[in-house]
Amino acid sequence: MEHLESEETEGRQKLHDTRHNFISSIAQNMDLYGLSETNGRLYGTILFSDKPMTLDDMSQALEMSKTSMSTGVRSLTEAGMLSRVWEKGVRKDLYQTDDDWYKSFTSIFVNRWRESTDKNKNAAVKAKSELEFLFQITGKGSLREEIQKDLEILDQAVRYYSWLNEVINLFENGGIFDIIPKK
Amino acid sequence: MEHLESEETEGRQKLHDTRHNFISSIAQNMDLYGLSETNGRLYGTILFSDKPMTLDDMSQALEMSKTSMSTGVRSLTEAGMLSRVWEKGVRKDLYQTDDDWYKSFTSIFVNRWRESTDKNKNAAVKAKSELEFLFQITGKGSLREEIQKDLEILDQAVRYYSWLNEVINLFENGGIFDIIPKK
DNA sequence: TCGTACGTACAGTTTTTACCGTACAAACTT
DNA sequence: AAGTTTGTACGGTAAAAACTGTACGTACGA
Repeated sequence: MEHLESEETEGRQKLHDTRHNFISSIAQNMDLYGLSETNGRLYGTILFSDKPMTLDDMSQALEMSKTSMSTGVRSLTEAGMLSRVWEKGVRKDLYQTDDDWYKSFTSIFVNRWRESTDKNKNAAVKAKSELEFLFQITGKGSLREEIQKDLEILDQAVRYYSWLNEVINLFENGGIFDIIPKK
Repeated sequence: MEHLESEETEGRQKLHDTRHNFISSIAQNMDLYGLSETNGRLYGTILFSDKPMTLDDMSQALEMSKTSMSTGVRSLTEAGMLSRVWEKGVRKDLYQTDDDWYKSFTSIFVNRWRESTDKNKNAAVKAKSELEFLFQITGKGSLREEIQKDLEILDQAVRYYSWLNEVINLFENGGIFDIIPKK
């Protein structure tokens, strides 16, 4: 019996270690999604939790302050990686991960890229129109040529961002799954 | 004549400002590609330069130390955003941007995502095999159930990363352009 | 071969970010 | 309504990153 118990705790330790290693891996690569490694570890911890977690649970699990958990949870929630869940009789806020990775990771990807692409495209369009005006009122000369050259670059930029925008749409509306089906 | 000269410098100033604004925009969003804002500004500056730039040129343009330019240029070069170019009679190293944005940005995207996806997938596969072994030698009980549950999560992870891997391939081999043509 | 110019390694400094503890506001319990 | 409990804003601190100047190795030109 004694022996079995030790096997049990040993196995539990192994399970914990394995989890920990995997969580470390995804946490280290979470910067691709705009999340810090710590928040990645937080996400991983909640992902493997068998039940929704409170801030105190997280604080204990990661041995970090509750304040940090609070801000981390906010980031993850805003990114759409986490959602708050209700349980009657429980006063504390409970959080859990969405178990559809396609949805979670696609949405965070789309949000980030959409925002930056829009900004850049707008900046390019604005710059272009400014230079087009400047081009009009500039007499022949080296300046005029420089403007011309900048306009070509900006034109390319706008086209690139338009393309990128469509790529993002493909992910947002799920069209990507027609091309590369979920596994 | 005096008047025309002032118009010329005024126009040049306007051109400079417009450039600067656009460069700021793309620099601020360069973190999506794993580059710092400063390096983004560096990229933008070289992009709009009419000729290849030396480290001293960059240092002067950004009012930053040559050392920083050196490290920045290295990052950008490694990322495939910049290439060194030769010019006879010029001792200094010359750098210029590749003018194909599709190529530049796709390659940097692919490299980053490929690396992290591989790592995560390997970590998931490793964890899975460890837990499968653990599952074998574990008698019925709560631990066994937990392992089971983790295995399901890992299974989903592996499938997700496989899918993501194919998505990355789509960008790497240019298949994406069949679906969403360049503009 | 010597001298000069270029790029970068390295160490020190500044700036930014991450994290924590305290304190307080909101919400729940009794 | 008073007393708890919970989450977060805020200010301070520790850790990390960005940036700089110096100093040195390397390569080119005389």
